[in-house]
Amino acid sequence: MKTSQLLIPTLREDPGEAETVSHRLMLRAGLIRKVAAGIYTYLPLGLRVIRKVEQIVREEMNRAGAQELLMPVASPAELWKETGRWDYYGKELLRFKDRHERDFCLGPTHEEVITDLFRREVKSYRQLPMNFYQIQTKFRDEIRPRFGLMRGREFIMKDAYSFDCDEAGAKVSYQKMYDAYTRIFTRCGLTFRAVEADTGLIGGDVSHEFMVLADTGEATVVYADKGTYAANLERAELRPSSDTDAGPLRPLAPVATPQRRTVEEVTAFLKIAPRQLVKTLLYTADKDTVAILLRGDHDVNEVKLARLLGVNEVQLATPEKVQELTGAPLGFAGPVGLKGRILADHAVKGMKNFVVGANKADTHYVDANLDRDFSVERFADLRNAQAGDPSPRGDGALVVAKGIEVGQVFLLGTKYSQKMTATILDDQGKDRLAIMGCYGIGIGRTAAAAIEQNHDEKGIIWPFPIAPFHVHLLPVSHSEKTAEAAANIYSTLLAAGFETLWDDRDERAGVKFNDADLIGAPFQVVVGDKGLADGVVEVKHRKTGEKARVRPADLLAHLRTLAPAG
RNA sequence: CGGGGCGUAGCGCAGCCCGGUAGCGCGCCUGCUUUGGGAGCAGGAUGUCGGAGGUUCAAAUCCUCUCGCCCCGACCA
Repeated sequence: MKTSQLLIPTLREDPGEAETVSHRLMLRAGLIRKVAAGIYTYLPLGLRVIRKVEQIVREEMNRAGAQELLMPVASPAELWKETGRWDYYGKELLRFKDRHERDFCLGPTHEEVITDLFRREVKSYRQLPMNFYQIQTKFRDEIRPRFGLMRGREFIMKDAYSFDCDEAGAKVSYQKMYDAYTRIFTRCGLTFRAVEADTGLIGGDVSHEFMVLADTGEATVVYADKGTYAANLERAELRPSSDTDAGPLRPLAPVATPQRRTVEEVTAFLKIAPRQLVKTLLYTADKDTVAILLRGDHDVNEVKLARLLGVNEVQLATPEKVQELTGAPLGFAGPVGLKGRILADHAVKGMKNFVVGANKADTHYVDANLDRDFSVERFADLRNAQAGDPSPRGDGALVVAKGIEVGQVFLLGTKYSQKMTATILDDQGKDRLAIMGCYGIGIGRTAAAAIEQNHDEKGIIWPFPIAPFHVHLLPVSHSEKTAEAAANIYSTLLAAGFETLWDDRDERAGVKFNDADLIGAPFQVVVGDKGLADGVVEVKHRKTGEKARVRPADLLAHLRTLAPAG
């Protein structure tokens, strides 16, 4: 392609609206333009990247035995009411009425639509397993869209749905997708990890998220430094520790802590370490309030707490509620003399002579002790993992990292097939609920994640398989000789299968070099009178910055040594 | 939804506090010169100052309402 035939509106300056690297570079390199919050147009260059990612996904899904179809963007409320998600999904589901006043929504995901198709069309276990996928635009009316394609409201997603007649088959289907995802993100040139994950609104039993490791990621993951355990922070399990503080129990004593409310303030004032304090958090779950005890340097994990209590969500009690229950303002709650349920994190169990709030303004207790001064209903895993915590699988210590979630796989079980009565006949001629799995990949997010992981101060450094062009051809002199050489090289590259962007603009060399670095094709081929006088052109490897002078006749061979196979 | 901020030329911004009829850089157009890391000179075009209402002789500037966008939080793939 010639540059003059494509709209590639590169920006010299950073757009004010963009914060993250990928968002900034996608705008500057002319890949996308915003239409409304979280809604973008893919410009020619951006679309080429999207198509590359889609093609890799398509090939690997097909290889894994999935079949492609395409479902509608709009779906009728009836299907969503069958599963109850018309009510549960909340405002993220964009709803509207058609001219007959019938309720519709824009699909944020397609379990309902595919399950409806399946129950109508598939009758026998002999037809299973089946796995349907599509690559389609989704709409989720995000509370806060941000970071360009990273979290849009409208976004392109590959979603797949597997149907099996038994658990064992469903696990095989799940594993196939897990393996396909591993191949996909590897082919895209990404550094990623699959982590155990919570299932959230989609529901189900088992789930893994595929996380591209990047500091700008919105998700926090932990993984074992000497093994394979890896999990989303909200999911990461922690085993009870056998650590026990040494020494005799000292008598409980109140101490004045004027205006010291937070762990930092209290421990600094008493000149102790945060791990010698037990903090008391009051949570409301449905109508009940429970007190949660945690070691001072630990953070509560609300997902674990909600699961333990068997509720959908928990909320920190309001300051008024805290006052009512403890008789003290916020910051002085403690377990001694506190009425109601008291749950504690495992880490509290081995502690001795610790500091707690006294349920009295400006007062704490020192040398509080379990059982002697108060009792705990139950010890459980209630906190977030921290760097250095032992892995629950015993394979070393946990490392904490930031990640971008580019894909997630779920073993759904019968959640949807039950609600929508999607049954098949088994080999006994009996009706059985289909066992389902669902599998998503954010296409645009994957492209954005690739930029987060592959860039420098000059611009994008595309991994070869998803680059919009393989070679950026840059004629830098205005002579006939250079023009002719560039034209020859262009047709040679094309014939050899190198997708080439030919910068035929009447621009100065510096402008072309800078745009080429910004756009980030893996290779730049510079043609100019200077080199041609010596019978050579220059090849610059964008990633390493290495430049080589090669004869035009040797150009293809040279590029082939640098380009990855395939 | 809570907190903070911003809407002025295609992009990045100044002007606003202290009202007097809009400016800078880049980009864009024309010409000449230049031409291997974002050229120089000369000339030129471009604005409902987000929108509506109000105050005033006079509003980008002050007041009210409204819309959009960005950031932090809660929420979520």
